[in-house]
Amino acid sequence: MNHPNNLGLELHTLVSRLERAGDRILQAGHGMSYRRFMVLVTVGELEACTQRALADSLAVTEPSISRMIAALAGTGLLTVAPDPAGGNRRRIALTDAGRKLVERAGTELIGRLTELVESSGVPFGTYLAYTRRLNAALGGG
Amino acid sequence: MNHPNNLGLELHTLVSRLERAGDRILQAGHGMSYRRFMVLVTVGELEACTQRALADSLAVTEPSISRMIAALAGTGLLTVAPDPAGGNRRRIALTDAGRKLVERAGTELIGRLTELVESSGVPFGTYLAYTRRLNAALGGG
DNA sequence: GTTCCTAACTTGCAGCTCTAAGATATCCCT
DNA sequence: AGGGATATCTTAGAGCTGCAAGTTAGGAAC
Repeated sequence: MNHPNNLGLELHTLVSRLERAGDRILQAGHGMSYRRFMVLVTVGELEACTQRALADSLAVTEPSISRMIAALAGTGLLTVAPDPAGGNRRRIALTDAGRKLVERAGTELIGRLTELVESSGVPFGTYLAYTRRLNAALGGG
Repeated sequence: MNHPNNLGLELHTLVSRLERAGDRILQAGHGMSYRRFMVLVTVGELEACTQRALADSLAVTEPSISRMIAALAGTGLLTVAPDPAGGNRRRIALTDAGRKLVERAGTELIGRLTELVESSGVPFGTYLAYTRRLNAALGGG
């Protein structure tokens, strides 16, 4: 379970554990996968956005977002419409139900994670800042 | 691209970027995916192990390892044999070719990652230690 | 107004993951 | 021996991802 000096492996392991834990909470409480919920959260942060903007913000590809939006479109949590600004774009936005879900489940998830981190003795703010800086260094401004 | 307070999302983004970068390096240089290479690395760390031990060490499930081993079995990089200790087990070990690959590509990958981290101003040792501690807190001793 | 270009979106294919359920091999107990 | 219990490995089905290639809508150049 110990991977000497292998930060990449340590990080991957950590993230898959976090996502599995998040998945269990969301599936049990709201019948939704962690990844789909993250899409909702990001739509909420960006207010009204295109799929392209979503893909950039989540650091996934356009095809991936395209499929996620297709899967989420029928749930009543977000709306998809041609962008009034023109072009071959969809305008994605949360419905009221979506906003409520994001707020409720989002604060719960973040709360639990923050708690876990603090209880492990790792300073949350520092770790978050480091992670952000690494992300930026990897081309993700 | 900024997810306020959402450490989970930042971490996922960071990891997927790291793995995509690693994938490109390994695909170009050795025709191998990042995930498969991580299996090889872990087999190397564990010396001679069962699939179960591999799954634990990589924090993935048995079926996942089962398929990876099946895919890697024909490459000549590792050997699969019934465990002499008995039981329904396979004994997995690196071949000489596998050991060489792990050593060459492994040091290259770790070197590049370390460089990237240091150049971003994040202290490698501290970040690795924090990540390990979080991993342990999530049940992964 | 036709042609080309660009940006966003979609489809096809393959890799890796999970959960759930089935198969296999050994040990223990009677 | 014969009959569980237990641990490991495998198979089946579905979700998310990426890359490559195809489609669609608008703008620019001539």
